[in-house]
Amino acid sequence: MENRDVARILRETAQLLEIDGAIIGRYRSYERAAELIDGLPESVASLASDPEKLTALPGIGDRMAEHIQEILKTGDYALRTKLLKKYPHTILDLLKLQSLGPKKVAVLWKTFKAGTVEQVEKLAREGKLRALDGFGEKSEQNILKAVAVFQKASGRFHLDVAQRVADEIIAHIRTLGRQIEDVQAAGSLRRSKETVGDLDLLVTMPESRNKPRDVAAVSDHILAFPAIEQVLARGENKVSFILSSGMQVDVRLLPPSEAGAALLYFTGSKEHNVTLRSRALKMGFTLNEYALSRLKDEKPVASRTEEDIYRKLGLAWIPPELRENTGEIEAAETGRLPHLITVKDIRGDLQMHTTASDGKNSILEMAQAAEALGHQYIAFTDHSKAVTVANGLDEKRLKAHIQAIRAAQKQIDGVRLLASCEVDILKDGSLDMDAEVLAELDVVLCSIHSYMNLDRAAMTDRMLAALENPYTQIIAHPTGRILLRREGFDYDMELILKTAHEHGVAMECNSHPERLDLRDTHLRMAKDALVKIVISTDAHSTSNLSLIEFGVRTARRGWIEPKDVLNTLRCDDLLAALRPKPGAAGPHQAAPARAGAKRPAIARRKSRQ
DNA sequence: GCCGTTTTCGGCCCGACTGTTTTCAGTCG
Repeated sequence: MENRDVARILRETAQLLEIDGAIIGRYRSYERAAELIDGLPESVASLASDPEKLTALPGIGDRMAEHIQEILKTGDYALRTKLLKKYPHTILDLLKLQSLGPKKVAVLWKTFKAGTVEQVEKLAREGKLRALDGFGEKSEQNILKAVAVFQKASGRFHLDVAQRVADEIIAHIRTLGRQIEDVQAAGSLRRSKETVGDLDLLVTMPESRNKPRDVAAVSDHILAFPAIEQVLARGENKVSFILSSGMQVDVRLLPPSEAGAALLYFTGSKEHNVTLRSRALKMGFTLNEYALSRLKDEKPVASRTEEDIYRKLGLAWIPPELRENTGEIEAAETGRLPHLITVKDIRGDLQMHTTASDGKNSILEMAQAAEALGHQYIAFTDHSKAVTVANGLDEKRLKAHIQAIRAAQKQIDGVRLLASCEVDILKDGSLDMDAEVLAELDVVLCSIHSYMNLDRAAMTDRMLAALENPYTQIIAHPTGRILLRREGFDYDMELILKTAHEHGVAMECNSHPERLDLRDTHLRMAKDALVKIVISTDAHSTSNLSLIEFGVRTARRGWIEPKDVLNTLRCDDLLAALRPKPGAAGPHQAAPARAGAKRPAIARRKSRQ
């Protein structure tokens, strides 16, 4: 059972408890446990083998540890099952509707036995809600609008989409010129989460202009942004609206003296903030979105910059990508924060496609575009024959493609062109290319594009077989997930990473915003397992080459440093650092073997959990 | 249900905004 499944069961229990009227602390502890497990770099199942490891986690006591054990053992949790006899599972959807929370949902259930979005929509349409305590005509309208949003959007957006929309709104706000001092994105976008639910933008207004009429003028201008479909709120400090895409945007207006406290607060994560605030309390301070202040006389001690506030709390400034309350505060306290990788550290791109398979541009066009981006080397990784829909290359066509790459090199100086192939990992774990051709390649990249629903044991064995093949150097998009559409493969990640390290195989962090694979938590596991990372774009056109930004941002969330990443090296150093080919001397030298050969049946025990 | 430089009981981050109210509860982030 994956961490996210355990977290989901705990979170649903928390929501049901809240609807059921449990006291605040009880459901909070379930919520906190769920958040903690969601962000855990290692698998909760492996931790649970030792009960003391579970209770050592902050917020997990003896009782919660027992509940977690129960969930891992039975796949469910008795309290949740009991509550679901009382309330339908669909009642949890109601909590997703804007303006409805647990209290009102409980009233709807008590009064009308309404437990689905459709039932509540009908009641609102018939005007039956306005008679209830705490509801009115406006509530009915808001609920109907929220239902429309619910039906339209899944509620989350890819990172690149969110970034593009944020850039457009920021550019719109900047046309105010000197009426504003600064505008920037906070929230999960600033933390570079893989998907973004809504946008948080902070507008700093010059101190002298921070008057009611100026606020009104700035708000008017912001609300004139063309794609706005509905205004949700308009107050002195913020405006909120929904775009026609369904994306919600919150814009805060604030003076420069509060900019740091606001940025810290609205960047989150919530868990990071809560931990900072309790730290502040222990140190005799209180922290809110305006300032860090002394408890005894409420005198502000820091508010203008994030650095000031972290410093007063005895901490180094923490990069937004790390702010998930997964050890970053302890690291900031003891000077052990990682020196995170940046786009500038990347010297080459090791996955892209050309017109030879399913890419849009030629070898030369891709090379010129990569050179313009400042890359020192790139690898061409067109598909192999198993991926027929992508016009994958067979042995003969790949040989010709290698020759074409060598020929193109003669026409371009600034970037080194590496011959590679995205070799398919077949159902049994063997590679979709003859060893003779694999031996000719500069780099061998392997990935899965078929039979994605094998069970955990079969998928683990398949990936282990691919790792044990002596030609495999890099595993591309290792979990195969497609964000907002398809879950990743089910396999034993810990065993895979351990085996990858043993064989000197690197794992890709695929930069495509629909993949971001490996994901943040897996990258951190890989780093801990001493597995090297490659950050590539999987570009299918010249314009895709700039997507590297999103891979780097994801790697930063995984605590990845330049030294962890192979394509921060110069080309010759990179080639030397890859797993040595069969026959070559090196630390990971493997016995010559046929590429398609089945690996000996060893070391696969833990895969069947 | 968790946890302790304020505590083994009694709190649980904290403030803005909205809507339905005449002073506040619920929602949201």
